[in-house]
Formats: sequence, structure tokens, C-alpha cells
Amino acid sequence: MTDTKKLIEPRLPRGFEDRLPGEIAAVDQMLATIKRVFERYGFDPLETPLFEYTETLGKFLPDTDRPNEGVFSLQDDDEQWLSLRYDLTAPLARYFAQNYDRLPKPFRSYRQGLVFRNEKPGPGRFRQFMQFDADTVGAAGPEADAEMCMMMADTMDALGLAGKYVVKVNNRKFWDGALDALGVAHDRRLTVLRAVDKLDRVGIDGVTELLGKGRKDESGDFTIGAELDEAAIWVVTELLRANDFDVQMDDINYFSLALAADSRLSINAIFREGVEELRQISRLVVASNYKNDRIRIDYSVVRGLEYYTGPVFEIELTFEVKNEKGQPVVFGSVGGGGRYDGLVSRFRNEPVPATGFSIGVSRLAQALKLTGNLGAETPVGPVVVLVMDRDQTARYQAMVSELRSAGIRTEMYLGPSGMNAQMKYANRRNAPAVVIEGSHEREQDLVTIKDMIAGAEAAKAFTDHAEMKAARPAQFNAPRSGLVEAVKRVLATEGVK
RNA sequence: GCCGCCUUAGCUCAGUUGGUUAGAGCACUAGAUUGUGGAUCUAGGGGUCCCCCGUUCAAGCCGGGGAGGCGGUACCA
Repeated sequence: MTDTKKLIEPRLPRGFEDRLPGEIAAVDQMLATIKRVFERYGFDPLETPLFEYTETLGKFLPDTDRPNEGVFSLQDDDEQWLSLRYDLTAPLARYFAQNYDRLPKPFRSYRQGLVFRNEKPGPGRFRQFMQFDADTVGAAGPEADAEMCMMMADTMDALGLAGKYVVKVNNRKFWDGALDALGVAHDRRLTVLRAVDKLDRVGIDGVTELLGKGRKDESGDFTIGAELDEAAIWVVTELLRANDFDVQMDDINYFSLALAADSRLSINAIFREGVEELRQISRLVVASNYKNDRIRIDYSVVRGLEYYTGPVFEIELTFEVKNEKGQPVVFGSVGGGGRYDGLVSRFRNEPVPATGFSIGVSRLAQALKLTGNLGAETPVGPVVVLVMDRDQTARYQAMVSELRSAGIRTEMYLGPSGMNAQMKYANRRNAPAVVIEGSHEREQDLVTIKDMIAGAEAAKAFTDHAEMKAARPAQFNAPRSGLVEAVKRVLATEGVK
């Protein structure tokens, strides 16, 4: 064996991450909380596969100006194209259409799972991540939309985020109607909506630039503007300035707002419809005692561009988080949704109204970890039975079996290492206790149990390593027959379940 | 897509004017210690100096090209 083997570098594709025990435990807990809230609202679980036919995922994606990007696709052996799902809504639309005849309508379902996007990852953005969605299909009224908003708010409260988030609500008809009334050409409207969406990032002045000639940011990248005329820019920015967060939502007089901005808006049917829907959602939400510190109207919310047809929602965290370097980070949206009346109509000839929202589980978990709302510490490991004498492994294995039968996570040390290494192993495993039976104990039919948590605590009192070793803190002898009971006692003292 | 920064051991980094077999600290594996976690000492494992081409007697170092990583921006279902 003189030739050197070509080694493969162990690495992950960018935008993908391993999930460690601490993360898994924390996210599982989050998921259970979200499920509880959704089920309380009457939603049922549904699971669809990771792959769908590419045509099923549909024309809402990829973006019209960048086709075939953003999705992981492969060809089946019958040459049909399959894609990994990039959200949980398109698969639901497929499922609903496929099982239309036997589903109750309206159909309420929630889904949780991984979705994939083939695009450049960034901080807090991955190519594989988890979403948690709820949707009501087949209900057209604003009641369904209002319910979504309230459920989002309740979910955030249940996750321990009361007072740290806000659900923002807008309506696509609001801007569609306003731009219609102002005579903005259809090919400019996307640009206008994108500009409006950037309000919290670039401010009202930045939006003004984007509505006009365009804007150059600090990185030197130039964003082409919408080239609106002065009057139209004034109306759009005036509407954005009219975001009034201090009054109860149903107190806002939308029509006087429209008249003040531009009288053309108040006679536009779509604009009026959008405003009326917002007002109805407001009334429903306020009647259920959700105040505007939890749910509020915000005209800068736009969401996806080719997807939503009515109300749109967004959950935003309102506190500042710090990254690993201690710098403040804007976390922004951790979820959102809206009404998408057109999605199911790809599969059926009749219109099917639908509304729903999606929580970015991975993103939300990351935000919670940074604020300490979510435990990031390594979970407690198993009890470790040390192998003091290699020819006695049958005895050690018997102890392990006894402890396991009593429901205690236990393992026997595997390998030829000395006791020192075994203790290091137990330490790294976060073991709450170790069981020691050497010849001394065996002669007297005893075992030694060491409480690793108390032991670590006690060791801090020593400055001298040799002294600490001699003291052997936090350990005691128990009769071999009382092994299980003794270990249970240690676990109970340390609060280990 | 566009802009910027970066790339030498698992991690953080040294590496002289271009000069033999590329180093340190930490981390890792073990021993010293019938049999005790963090200390100390000792030993050991670990490298395509991101890749390719060029200049040169000689390249980790100089020149050109490329790849990858990070950050911003654009897009975001």
C-alpha cells in the first residue's frame, strides 16, 4: 500500500445544512406548538411528496423573466420532468383538484415539510428549508382571510413571542386599483410594487427614487426605476405615508384617504373593492379582540408578484436580533401568505377561491435561537457504563440492559480505551452519570455511580488538578442490586427525564 | 445577475528578497496515573499551500485565467 488513496473532501453543497440534536429537539418542539394552534382552528394535517411533475408546480414559478431557474428538476425514465417542490401551496392545489369530489368544501389543511429552491443562498437563506402552511380552499369571503391573520397571531403568541411580532395585512386590489386609476401601464406595475415592498429597507426617499428614474445602492448596483410621472409618484408615496399604526384598524376612513390622495382612486371599482375587503377583515379581527399591536393594515406589504389576487399578509418580528458577531440583524419576515384565487383553476375549469399562509420554520427557529427563546444547548446524553475490565463486558452489558429496561437511556462504552478516555467520552456525550464497576467494587458486590453534572460543578472549587482527582467529588457506592434505583436517584436530583 | 472582500493542518493564523524536507497555538488520538472529566508532560495522526497555465535554475510567495467561500444588492413562490 504505497500509493496514496485519493481522498474525498467531506463537504456540503452550499445552501444545505446538517441539523444537530439540539436543533432537532428545539424545532420539534416548535412544530408541536404550531400544530396545536392549527388544529384548534379546525385544520387537518396533509402530507404530499417532495417531488411533483414540473407542470404541476406550475407557471406561477419560475418568474416570467427568469424561466427554469430556482427549481431543482430531473427527468423521469419516461422523460417526464419532475421537480422538487419549492413551496407547499402548489402541491396542495394539485391534491385538492385531484380529490375534488370527495373533499369537504371549504377544505382546511395544514402541511409541514421541506421545500427546495435552487438559488443563491444568503445569511438565513438556504436551498433546503422547512415550511409550515395552513390553507382554506373553497371559501371566498374575508372571514377566511381574517381567520388566517388571527391564527398567525395566535401561533406567534403560542411560540412565546407575544408583543414581539406584528401581522401586517394589505390587499393586492388596493394597489392594482390605485395604479389602474392613475393610468400606470401594466408593464410598469411590477416595478412599482417592488418599489413599494422595499419601504422598510430603503425608506420613503428610496421608494421615491425607485418609482422615478431608479436607485443606486451602496454596493454599486443600480436598480431601474418605474419612470412614473410626478403626480403618480406623489399619490403612491402619499398612500404609503398614510400607514397609520396608532388608530384601531376599523377606525381608518379609507375613502377620505383615497380622496385626499387623488379623487381618481375613489371611483375605481377595484380600489374600492380592495379597501372594502380590508375594512371587513379589520372588523372581524377587532371584534375578536385582536388589537393593532398584533394585526394591522400596512400598505407596503406586497408579497409575491404573480400569485396573490386579494388580501396579503406578512408576519414580521419587531425586535432586533444580533448575529454571531454581535452585529444587529434585520430578520424581517418569518412568514406570510394571502388569497390566491387563481391557483386551483389551472386544474379545473371553475374558479376555486383559496387563502392561506406559510411560516418559515427554519428561519423562525434561527431568529428564536438568536434571542434565546429557543434552547440551543446540547440535550442531555445517556448514562455511560464504563468498561473497567475488558473480560467483564458481559457484566456491564447486563447493567446496561437493566437500566434500559427501567426506561433510562444507557450505553456501554465501546472500545479499548483507558478509563481517562472513557470519562472524556462521557463528558463529551453530556452524560448525566457514569457507572463504574472495577475489581474493587466487584469484590464487595458494589457499583460506583458518579453524578457528572454535580461533579463538574464541584470540580470548579479545586484549583489543583491532582487534588481534584484525589477528591473524586459527586460519586458514591451502591449495592450492585440497587443499581437502577441509585441511577434514578441521580437523574432525579439533576432533573433529567 | 451585479459589486466587494477572502482562500496555507479540523479551527485561528505565521511563513523573510522567490531558496532544501512548509510551521505555531488551539483542537484531535493515546500514554504517563491497579481506576476518574478541566491542568501538566510526552508521543502520534493530520497538508494537492484552492485549481490550471505562465515567468524562473528554483513559486506558498510573481503574472494571467478559473473555481470555491463570505458579505451586500437584485429576485423571492
